[in-house]
Amino acid sequence: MARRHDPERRQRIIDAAIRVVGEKGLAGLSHRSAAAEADVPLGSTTYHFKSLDELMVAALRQASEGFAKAVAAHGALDDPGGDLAAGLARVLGDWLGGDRTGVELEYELYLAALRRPALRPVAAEWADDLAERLTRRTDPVTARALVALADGICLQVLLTGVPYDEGYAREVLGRVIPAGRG
Amino acid sequence: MARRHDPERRQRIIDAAIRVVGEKGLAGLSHRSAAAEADVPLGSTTYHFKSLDELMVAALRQASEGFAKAVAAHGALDDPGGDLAAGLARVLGDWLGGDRTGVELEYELYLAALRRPALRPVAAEWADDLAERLTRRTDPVTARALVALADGICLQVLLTGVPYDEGYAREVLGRVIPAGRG
DNA sequence: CTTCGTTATGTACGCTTGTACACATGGGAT
DNA sequence: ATCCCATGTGTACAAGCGTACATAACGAAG
Repeated sequence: MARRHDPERRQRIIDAAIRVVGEKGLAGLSHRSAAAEADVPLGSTTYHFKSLDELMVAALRQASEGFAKAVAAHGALDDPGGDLAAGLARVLGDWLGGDRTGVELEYELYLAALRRPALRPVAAEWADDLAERLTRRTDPVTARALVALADGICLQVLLTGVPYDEGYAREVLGRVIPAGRG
Repeated sequence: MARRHDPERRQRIIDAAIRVVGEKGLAGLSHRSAAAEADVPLGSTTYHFKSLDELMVAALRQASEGFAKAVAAHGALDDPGGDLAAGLARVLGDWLGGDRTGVELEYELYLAALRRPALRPVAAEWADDLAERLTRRTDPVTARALVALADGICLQVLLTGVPYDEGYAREVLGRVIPAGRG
């Protein structure tokens, strides 16, 4: 069952696809562009991913896991005694403050689920993961609202170009959390 | 300066473009598809809109104005004595409860601004219009937060397929509004 | 009536795309 | 050693794309 020639071929194609989306946008992703970026022949991408949707699902899943790991590694949400709103605002700040192409990439894949049902379960997973993580610190309804508000804040920053304001985020996120539950 | 033959040609192309996006998604919009839908020759769309971005801007602006008018006509946000959170939750419910393709269309155009700078001012206008309308009933910070949260809630509904819960929306929207300001 | 510029139209070019398919290759099973 | 099949490769095709451009129609201005 061992792979013959290039055991990491599939993974390299996914990595290349993510780079392509980051550089040229989702519209720039094709079997050919991914193949070129991964330095493999066209037939290789069509063999491993029969449709573009398949490739997008793999890319979104990987990006999603990357974000989840980043959140987990951050630790700002783990301190049971800390300010939950402040922690979440900090996480968003670090995420939005870093390399913007990464954020755009992940949001673009995330939002692509609007029109591509195949991506929807992965997008839902992403939101659920964050909500579940927040549920350790507050109730499920509040957790879901925090995810929604965080999504909306990120969207405003990305769509309007207004710089991220961590103080504002902390303030309004805090309002969503019932007294004594954050 | 009067138009010669078909004075509403340009407008018909915009309407057709909106229908195309509604049916086939933004990726399905092209000079040709819009021309076919509007029943005009290809050259006509390229004449009135030199680039696809121009056509998208016109379509997004029109969709945005349509939404703004719907909100204005709804009236649930106008009653100075009413519950602001409940009114906003009701508006979202009516919007999401109606023809889903219209909602998807407007969100798709809205989110396309993520990668198309040309659309960004229009997207920002849209959000600002709603925020301004809310500012008549509360302070600007709260208004912006309400828009963000509403965006996030709509996103969750559209991306995960979870049905819209007006009671939940009203509850969490209410939390964002400081006591005595809604 | 003639002239002129805007509007409208049809066609053609070069490019990219998804897809299909025939062929090579090489390791694991027999 | 031989066969088999998952894996890898190259090429070709039809369709759709943006764009350019030559030409036609037509109202207004002179």
